[in-house]
Amino acid sequence: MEPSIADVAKLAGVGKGTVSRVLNGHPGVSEKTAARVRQAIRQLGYTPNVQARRLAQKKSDLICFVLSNRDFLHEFHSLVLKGVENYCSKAGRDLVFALWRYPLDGNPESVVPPRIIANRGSVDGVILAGANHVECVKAIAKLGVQCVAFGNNLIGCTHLSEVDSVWYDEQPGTREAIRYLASLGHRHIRFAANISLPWFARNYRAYSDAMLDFGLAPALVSINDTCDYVEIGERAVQEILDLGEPTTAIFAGNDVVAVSVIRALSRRGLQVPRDISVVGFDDSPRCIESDPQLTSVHVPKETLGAECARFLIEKISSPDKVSGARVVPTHLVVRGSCAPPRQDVAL
Amino acid sequence: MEPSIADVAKLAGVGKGTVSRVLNGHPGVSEKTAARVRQAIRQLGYTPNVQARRLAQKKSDLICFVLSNRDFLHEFHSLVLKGVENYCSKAGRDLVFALWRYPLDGNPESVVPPRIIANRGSVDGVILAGANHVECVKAIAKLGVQCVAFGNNLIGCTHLSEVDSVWYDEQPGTREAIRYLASLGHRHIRFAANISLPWFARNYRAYSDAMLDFGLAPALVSINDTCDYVEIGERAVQEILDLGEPTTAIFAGNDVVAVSVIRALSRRGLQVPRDISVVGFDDSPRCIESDPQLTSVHVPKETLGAECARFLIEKISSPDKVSGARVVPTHLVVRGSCAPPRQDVAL
DNA sequence: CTGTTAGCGCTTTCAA
DNA sequence: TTGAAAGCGCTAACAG
Repeated sequence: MEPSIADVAKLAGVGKGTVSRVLNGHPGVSEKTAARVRQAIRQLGYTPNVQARRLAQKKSDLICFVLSNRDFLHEFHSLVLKGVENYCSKAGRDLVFALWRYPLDGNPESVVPPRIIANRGSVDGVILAGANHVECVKAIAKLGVQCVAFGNNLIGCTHLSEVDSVWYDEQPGTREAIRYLASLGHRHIRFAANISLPWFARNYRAYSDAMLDFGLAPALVSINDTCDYVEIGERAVQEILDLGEPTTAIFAGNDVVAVSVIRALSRRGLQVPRDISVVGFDDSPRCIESDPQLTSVHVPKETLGAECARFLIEKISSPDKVSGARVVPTHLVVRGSCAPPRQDVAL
Repeated sequence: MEPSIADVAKLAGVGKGTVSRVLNGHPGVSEKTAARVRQAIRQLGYTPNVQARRLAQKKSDLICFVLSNRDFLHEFHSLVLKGVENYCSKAGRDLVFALWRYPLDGNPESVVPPRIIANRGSVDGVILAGANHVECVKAIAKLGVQCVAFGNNLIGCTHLSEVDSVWYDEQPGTREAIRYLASLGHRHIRFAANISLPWFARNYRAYSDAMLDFGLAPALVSINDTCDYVEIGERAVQEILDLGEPTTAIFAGNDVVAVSVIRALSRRGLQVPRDISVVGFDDSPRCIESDPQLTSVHVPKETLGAECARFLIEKISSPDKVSGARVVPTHLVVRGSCAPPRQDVAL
């Protein structure tokens, strides 16, 4: 039988309360008794029962990471999760992991939250990652569960602080990318993605703003009828070549699209960066696995996760005190996929 | 204030015990009272308090997925995790996620288990994924925590059932791969990996057995001084070309190595599968992103996860009744990276 | 500074 | 079939 706090108290010749106090580092215990208690704890190999403590304190010290509407944890969210785990474990919280799947276009009213969230007191708070509809986030919050969402993959969100959320800011990195391409001599930089997806739409806006600032004309190719990033890349290349308009650089919506673009180009005999430059977005691990290595806008994924955790823990300890959106910057990582435009080739 | 079971009991005009009985579907409650209780539950919007139940039942219904000694959740383990999550959520268990890092070569005695495991009663059982030393798995088990390990990444394991574990069997898929290459006309198939890593060593053994069965001579190139799969692929190609021995097909230890091999070959002007065939291992998502698409031995990652969860849950409900190793088969998935060997090129 | 005691909300005998 | 009551192991308020 596991020893309980009563056994420790008896052995140390003190009351349960005192044991509890030294266990939790509460003040007001003489060093002498504390030492005696610690000795007893060691002697019995005692470990507190987590469930009992949770019941008494009415809190679980558990944080739930929910991945919504994704088939599995891709690299991006794996790294976000890592950031969350890191922060939580330092903060003495454990992490529960759950998948959630619901129709993103359907009626948010009819969406049922995962059991872990619906169960009262099961977790202290929730981090909503993956793709979520903003109304569903609100629904969770209304359930009385503290919650923070990963902002950039939110659907139907009109402004940053519509729900408590953590975002990456695509602007600085995108701007750097355009500045870099422009400095290389590029004037025909085309954005390729599917801008019906909000995150790509925001990237496009950042791209477009930066282009205008540098006196360049934004140009877009958007493949709107698929969410398969590989396909987006392939078809974008197809369209760009069919277009016949000059394009010396392609700014892809993310790295998967970028890698797919590079492959599609190479299948058509176009070499990156000699014939055309490519920059990606996310700075995922595949950037260094691709050939040439991909220049990409770095998204601080672990930081994003850590910020979600920090924000949530703040909300848990002081609800109503903190709210809104938190934003972390992006920046460009230069590798080998860009070069000055070729003068002799009319693409 | 949240309604408690007492509120429900009072409203329904019954005892707490009765409410508990209907809540848990226990027999021996008349349909009439049960209906009354359910009505009261609905009326109050009552949800049971998980922590209280856990304390009373002395179980947590929580399963912990521990990822050991990995920098983050790569695709492979993401899919294993997905399998675990799926099975657990169907079994009514929640999943806690933890990272664990310890020196794999050091003294297992000095390794401290993650807090979540050390805390008594915090979770009902543990799935140890990632790379673990078999002694550390034993140490966890000795702690009195039910635990199942992912077998293939175990270090220092002398036989399958040394600890309770779930494995994929590299034999059938590997055999299929060799048979397939042989049927294409290949006789010089070389295995490339780092066989100082146990999983690659097992792959090599399966490869070697299959080669012998088909009357072919096993040939190996092993890069033993790095665990960086990309580097292994690159240097393996280098060595193979330096070797000057005939090689018409390369069987890579895993897909990352295979993709790296393909790239290294192409940088040297060798085209896959025209000049040389390549097969990978794992059948990861990148197989269809690579060009050509990679023929690979499929490892059923989600099944692996589900089996771990099933095994663990069995162990939890009947400890000492079940033990040993469980093995799931692999099979070959043919894509575009193999072709008959070129007769005219001496590689 | 420290012991005692009353919960936390649920499950589970034990009688009835 | 059901109610009452005794825990589960811990925290926290209250006396002393």
